[in-house]
Amino acid sequence: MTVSRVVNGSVSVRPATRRRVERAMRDLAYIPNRAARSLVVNKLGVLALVIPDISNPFFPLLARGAEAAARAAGYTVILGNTDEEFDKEDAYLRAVCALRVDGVLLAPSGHRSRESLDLLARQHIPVVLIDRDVEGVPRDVVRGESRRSARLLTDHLIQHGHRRIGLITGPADISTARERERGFRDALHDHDLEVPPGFARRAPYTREGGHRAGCDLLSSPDRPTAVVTANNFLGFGLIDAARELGIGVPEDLAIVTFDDVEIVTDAPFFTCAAQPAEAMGRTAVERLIARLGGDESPMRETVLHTQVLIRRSCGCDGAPPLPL
Amino acid sequence: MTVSRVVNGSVSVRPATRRRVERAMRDLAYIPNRAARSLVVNKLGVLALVIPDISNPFFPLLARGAEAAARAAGYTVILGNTDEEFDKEDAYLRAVCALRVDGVLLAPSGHRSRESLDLLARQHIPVVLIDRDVEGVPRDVVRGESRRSARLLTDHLIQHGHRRIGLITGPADISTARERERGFRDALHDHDLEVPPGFARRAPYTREGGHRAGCDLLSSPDRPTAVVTANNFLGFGLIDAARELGIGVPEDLAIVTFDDVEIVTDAPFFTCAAQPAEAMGRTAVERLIARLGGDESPMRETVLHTQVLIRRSCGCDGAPPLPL
DNA sequence: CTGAAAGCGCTTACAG
DNA sequence: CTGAAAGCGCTTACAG
Repeated sequence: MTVSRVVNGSVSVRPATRRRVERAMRDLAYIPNRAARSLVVNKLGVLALVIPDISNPFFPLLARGAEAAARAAGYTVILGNTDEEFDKEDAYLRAVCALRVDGVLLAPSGHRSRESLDLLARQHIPVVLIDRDVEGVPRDVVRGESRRSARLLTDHLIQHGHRRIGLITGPADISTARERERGFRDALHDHDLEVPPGFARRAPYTREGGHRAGCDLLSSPDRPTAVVTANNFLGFGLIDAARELGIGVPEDLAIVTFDDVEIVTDAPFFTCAAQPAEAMGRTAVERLIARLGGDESPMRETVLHTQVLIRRSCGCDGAPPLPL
Repeated sequence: MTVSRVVNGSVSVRPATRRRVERAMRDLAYIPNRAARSLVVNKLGVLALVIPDISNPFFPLLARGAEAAARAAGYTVILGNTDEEFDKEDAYLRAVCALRVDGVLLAPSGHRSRESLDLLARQHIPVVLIDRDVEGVPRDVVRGESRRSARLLTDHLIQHGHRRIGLITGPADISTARERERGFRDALHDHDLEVPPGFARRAPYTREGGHRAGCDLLSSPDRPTAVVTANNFLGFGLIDAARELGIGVPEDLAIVTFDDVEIVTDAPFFTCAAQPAEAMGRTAVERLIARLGGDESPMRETVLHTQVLIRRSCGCDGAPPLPL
């Protein structure tokens, strides 16, 4: 029909005809079928965003940024939650492949996510990694500054006079967990400090994970006087452990952590590295859309500046000394 | 092709042929195009979930429940965030209509959402309302117990001895805001208490909204000794206001609120009505899927039990008296 | 058991 | 400026 022409505003259509068509469309409440359209133009106008934990406020914030940018460019965002499980990641990715989405933003759940990248590559669907990197092939990735921030946070504890500093980081197959551990070790190394045996621990990025690791870390008589945790849930889990063991924070134990997600708290407590979640989402969408537009420049790693926020969990009180 | 037959497992295919087809599919990493399929079977396998505020942890929790139930039934969930703006709701809904999703779960942004329901009805897309109701036409809706919970929370403050009790609820065109106000008034009425002028206030469901309304409420010399807030952000905003004015919580001001979202806090503080967010998402998806399966029973309102959690913001200390 | 035809709702050249 | 034809990737009867 010539309907298509008026819908897409292409070529010229006689005003009278256009009016007739528009009237009919209105009367029928006609909305063109995008799936059918996609079959011929090979574009759906949909981007998929795959995140590992929707109950971690960091990711919804990221999603909000992504969605705003996508909407501005005329795309709709499909959100998928993997619960840090590769099988769910895989299932979701297969579904969006079947839908022929235009591109995907992926925060990989772990080392098996390399398979996800292969899957997407075989379907020729562009992907940009977000928050977490997958080593191996070069990829477009938009992430926060993990290593440097971890070093700054650890350094801040050292400035406070701490010498026995512990670490709770995430699973080894998640890049942020590795990078944050590196930053931690960088800082100790700068000051010729050692990591006593058992002081660097790994746990799932959950409150329960932080609680378990925290109990292990704190129940030794030679326990650390300060701990760096690699994400917000780990930090809260550590506090839970400290409370159970009657260890006061920050008096008896200083804590610094990652991600500022205390939107729903009466008084934010954590000294932390606040990654710009919304900007990460926005930036990643922009990268993806550039690829969709035919950008063939080399794969690009975009590292967003991460601010260190000094609050109370490190032992600072009110005005920060900010030796950073 | 006979490929379709092996993909869909229909009719019998000679094992040898089946094997050949499967082999070819594997070699080509073939994934059938669902959009094309949907054109003929009139099913996409996608459900849309439209929420008003992704940065409010209540909704991601709800989304997680919805997604789990949808996945179990073989559906993929598309998530859309409206920021409480009808225009974004409308844009998103039009996009999912164009995609021909099978059904939608909608937490309406306000009174204009009636137009959304009309839109969906004209496209013959089943919808179930979630968390918030839209009065007028009967609808499938899955929501929490607002009125009764608000009454219980208010009653609890009265048990504490409070007589001058204020309210900060949400916008009048959101059903939860109205219902919570009703519950609040129910409780006062039960005890022959009055609502002094200016004691019942409305504000957007944001921390800033709670802050503003809180300042208004607390700056009078005759200020309330206790306040009920209708959502978590309002509660935190009120605390912000109290802190600025040097009013101690709960010593000088008791607060009770809605939604238990303090996953990321060192020590949950709010006495609150904890709506079962995940169960709401799950239940709503089940309702929607029943409709998709041809369920033509009368429209149904499902009200999920909401638990009142006694904590510290009301003035209780440790073990709750629980006169509820 | 398996192939050829028709059609789902669109768009893209191609004629008129 | 506008209609008729062909085709996007699938599935559904219909023949063989």
